[in-house]
Amino acid sequence: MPARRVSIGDIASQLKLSPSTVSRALAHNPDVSETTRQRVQQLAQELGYQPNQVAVALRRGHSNTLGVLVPHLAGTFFPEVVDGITEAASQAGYNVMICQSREDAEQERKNLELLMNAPVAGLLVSLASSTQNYAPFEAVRTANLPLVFFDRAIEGLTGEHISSVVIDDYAGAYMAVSHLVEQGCRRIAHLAGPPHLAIYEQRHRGYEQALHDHGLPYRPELVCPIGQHQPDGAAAMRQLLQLPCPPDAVFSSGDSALVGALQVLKELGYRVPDDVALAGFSNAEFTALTEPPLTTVDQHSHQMGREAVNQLLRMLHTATPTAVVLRPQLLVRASSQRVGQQQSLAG
Amino acid sequence: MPARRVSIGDIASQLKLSPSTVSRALAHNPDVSETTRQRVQQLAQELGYQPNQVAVALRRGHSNTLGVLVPHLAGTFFPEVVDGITEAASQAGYNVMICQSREDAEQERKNLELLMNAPVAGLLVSLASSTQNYAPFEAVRTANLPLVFFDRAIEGLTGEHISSVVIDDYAGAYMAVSHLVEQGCRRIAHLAGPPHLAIYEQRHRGYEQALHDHGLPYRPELVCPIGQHQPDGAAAMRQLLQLPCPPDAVFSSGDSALVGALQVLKELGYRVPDDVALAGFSNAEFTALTEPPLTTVDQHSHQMGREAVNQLLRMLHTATPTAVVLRPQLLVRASSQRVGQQQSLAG
DNA sequence: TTGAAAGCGCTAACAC
DNA sequence: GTGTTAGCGCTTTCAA
Repeated sequence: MPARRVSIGDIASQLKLSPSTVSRALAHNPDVSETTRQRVQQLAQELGYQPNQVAVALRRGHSNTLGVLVPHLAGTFFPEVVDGITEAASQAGYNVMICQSREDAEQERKNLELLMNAPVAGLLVSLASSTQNYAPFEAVRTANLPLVFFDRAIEGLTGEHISSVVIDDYAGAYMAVSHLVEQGCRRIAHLAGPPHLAIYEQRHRGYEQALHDHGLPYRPELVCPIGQHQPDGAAAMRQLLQLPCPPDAVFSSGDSALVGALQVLKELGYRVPDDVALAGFSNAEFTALTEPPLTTVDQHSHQMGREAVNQLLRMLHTATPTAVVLRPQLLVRASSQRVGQQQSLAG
Repeated sequence: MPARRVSIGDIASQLKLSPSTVSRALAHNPDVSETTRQRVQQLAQELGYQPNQVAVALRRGHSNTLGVLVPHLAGTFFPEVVDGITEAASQAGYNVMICQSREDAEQERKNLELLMNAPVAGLLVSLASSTQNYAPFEAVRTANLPLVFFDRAIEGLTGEHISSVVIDDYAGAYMAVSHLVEQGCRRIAHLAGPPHLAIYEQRHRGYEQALHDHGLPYRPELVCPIGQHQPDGAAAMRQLLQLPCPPDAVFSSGDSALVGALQVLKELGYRVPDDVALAGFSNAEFTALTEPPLTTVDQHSHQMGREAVNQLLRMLHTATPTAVVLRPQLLVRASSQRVGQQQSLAG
């Protein structure tokens, strides 16, 4: 007994009206008489009528669903962005459909196809780290489906319906490294990320430029291109400490790797920040909870999600695309503060 | 020039076939001749035909989308469950639509309505903490829409199409508290959660029973019903320490609150675990990174998500509903280990 | 083996 | 102010 849903037709026949009139009445169309409108609304209420959104979407040719494609939902960054996205979307009357590419280009392609056929009113995408072929995104572009990249964007790809929201990774890195220099650090190592992702390249550039602007040499042996997980950072730290001239600070392009480095330092009896000062990137939740708490660059992840939705909505209302760059914020905590008193644990 | 999508009708007219034949050919219907099938498939490929899923859903009366409703996506637990859900769902050919209730019953009701009209093939829901009125879920039940509760379920609500996947919160709490007793703790406080959520009530019961089974008295002054955030835990800890007879251990129903407690203890110069031993619940990412690392109960969140999808798929294939209870796992770390050597930082 | 026709539920043009 | 008709894209009888 599968409790059939009540449709416009049901209301129409019960009221001896045509479906169109019922539809109009429910849509508050001024053509319909006040009395009919009331009768319809009343019965609809009683029967618990709910419009079939699939039929509406088919009719209209588009839905009120936004498609979101993220590399993963581990860690804190993407969940926070997604949180911002769903918040802003539902405030604007949209719902959200989420897919994960699992950092896999092929999975990303499939999901893209899936979302385009869902169909969605627009797409919010952050690239998988393995994506090298941008053809699937060309397809989105030629379909004129509004697309907003967030955090990880395709640099070259522009179009009438393509926006992006990123943070200024270069500036974030520059701020962090400059801060380390100001704390008296002179041999600053860098735990870099996969260089084909623009965000990591930018962070590396910011690191390089900050060194240069403060008159410090760029030493290739202090730059470790590694994965972004805790063990990667730990392994890199061990190697760095075996250099003839080990670093007196580490700037990591991610927080997880930095925690790995911190653990190695403590294990081996180094003092943080006095022997080695540390700064990371992302403001992961745990950075405020380590001992010492970690200096890091906050990416305004929640706001990034909200902003991405705003961009999408603007494009849906025919405004031109824009490239939004959010300014990151350096959170100075004890892991990099060599002078003055230690801060409290709270970040 | 909005690059129109190619439809079955387009292929049909180009091939001078009827839409029905094309449809059959694409569906690998054996009735259609091999040659026509090939011609159709070929052209479909060339034109980049993609079925309009909205039309398919309208026709079929259901979609291949699963609706997910979570209280929030902050912290690590729900993102991990959602990760498991999307993984299992996409393996089974389903996509996933996610809504957040923001712990608000009214928002939850709206989202439920939204998802039911999306429409979805089934629902995966974890209750908002403020939900007292279960009427919206009755509606889901009478609509015979398959529903799986995960983590936070409605105890009384059963039906032909309602399953649940929870962990044994009682057992988890029991294990944690028993462990604290074995470490020599005798005055074990409990940071409890909102009691109208079954999970917190169960954890409280496990705490109580473990005390009882080890011959320890239940002292109401040691039980603090609090919010689940860091400051809540900190405030509660301060109060507990002002008791004439302060606790020698704390079992918290959540990890965030426990971190708050830890910070207060360290600030005031108490040694953990020697003065006060600590154990929490959830295995949040940061519990392995605090100093000392926190003993906690792992909830198998990723697996819970996968299992919830399995339950849903089983119900879609007409199997009867089941109530799955996952067994949690106690992760003993330094915050509760009083004898023997300290464990390493890695959790 | 293929085609014609109907209909999923809704809405918009066009009558009356 | 209301009804009739048509069609969004697809699948599935039923008929040929």
